[in-house]
Amino acid sequence: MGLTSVGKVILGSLRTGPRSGYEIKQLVDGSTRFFWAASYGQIYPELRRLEAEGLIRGKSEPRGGRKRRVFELTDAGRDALREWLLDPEMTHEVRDEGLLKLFFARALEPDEALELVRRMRERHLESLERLRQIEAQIPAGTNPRAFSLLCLEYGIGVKEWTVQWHEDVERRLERAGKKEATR
Amino acid sequence: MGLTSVGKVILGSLRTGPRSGYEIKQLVDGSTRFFWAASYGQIYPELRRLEAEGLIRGKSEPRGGRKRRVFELTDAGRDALREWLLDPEMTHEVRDEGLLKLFFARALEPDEALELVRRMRERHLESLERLRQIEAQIPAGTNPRAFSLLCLEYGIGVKEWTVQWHEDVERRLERAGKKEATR
DNA sequence: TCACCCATGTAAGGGGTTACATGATTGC
DNA sequence: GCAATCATGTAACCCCTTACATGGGTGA
Repeated sequence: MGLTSVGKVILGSLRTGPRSGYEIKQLVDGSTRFFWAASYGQIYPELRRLEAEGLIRGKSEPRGGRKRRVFELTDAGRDALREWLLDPEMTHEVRDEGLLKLFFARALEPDEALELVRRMRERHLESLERLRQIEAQIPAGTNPRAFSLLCLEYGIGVKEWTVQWHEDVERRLERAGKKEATR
Repeated sequence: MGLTSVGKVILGSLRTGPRSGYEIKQLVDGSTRFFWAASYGQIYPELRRLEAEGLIRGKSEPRGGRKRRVFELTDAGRDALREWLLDPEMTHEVRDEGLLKLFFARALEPDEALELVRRMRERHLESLERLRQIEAQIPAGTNPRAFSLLCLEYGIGVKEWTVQWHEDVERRLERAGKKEATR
């Protein structure tokens, strides 16, 4: 009875209280999205499956006249969440098109390759800034040792390292290009 | 006429000369796999599609009595490769189950969370070691400024940073655990 | 009144892995 | 003779995004 990819983030999101599919989506978009995304097309069908399996329980809870269905963990759901968290298996997949382009960059002119690295750095910088924005919006009084903050700290750290690496590569490529030009 | 995900790595792999599907798979597994994987189930059908589109050309080239079909870039294929490389668009997706578990680690006991971080560090260390092995097997005389080496250097650098970060978190969690115990 | 947000869903289609199937060759 | 490697492919199945569809509520 292994959890699906979305199942994991749904059970985790419900750990701290009942939520609607819409709220789960928002929560994910504001936090785990950088390393674990989820779309409505996954969330709503999965909520039904999880309810059918008895891991969550849904109830109608309209908000201001608006229809709304929230879900909460059952005991079985809490067990399944724990079981997953304790399972030593963990996938780690990356799809980085910038790096793939860099890998084949010999097919480019030196200045085009440099431009590619600049664009890569820009993208990383943008996502670093998004992370810093999230960091800036942490409400005062949040436990500074919270694991969610740890994940954010990690994301910011890797991105900072990455941006610096790209700056370094840019400088190297610029130097190499100048040497070429004055030869 | 956008390239598919596998199409990109196939065209890139054929840039330096004709190769069979089998060889492309091996090449990918020994290099871009860490940020851009490809399976036989993608490669062989895509080779046919790319040939039908006129981007590559296949010819029979048996090796030692063994049937074998190699493919090479056509002029159109070379153009398509360049066009893709110059296109500023680049996807970047990550799926990191370790981080997701860490995000929800409040559902664990402190020692269980620490154990999780240790396992995460181990996984990163393993992949760092695979990268270093690849680095050690670079034939002498390889251009030290090759872009493929740059990608490898990047991978090693990020992984080193990541392993250190995990060690740091382990120390912090250990200290927090001891404080708890002596209270 | 109009735009925006809350809220829930489905369908189509592409992306990707895994397992299976087949068979020849090479080296021990 | 046997295992490993070379070599090519298909089918089933899951994963995931995107676009579409629907409708009510809220605030300017």
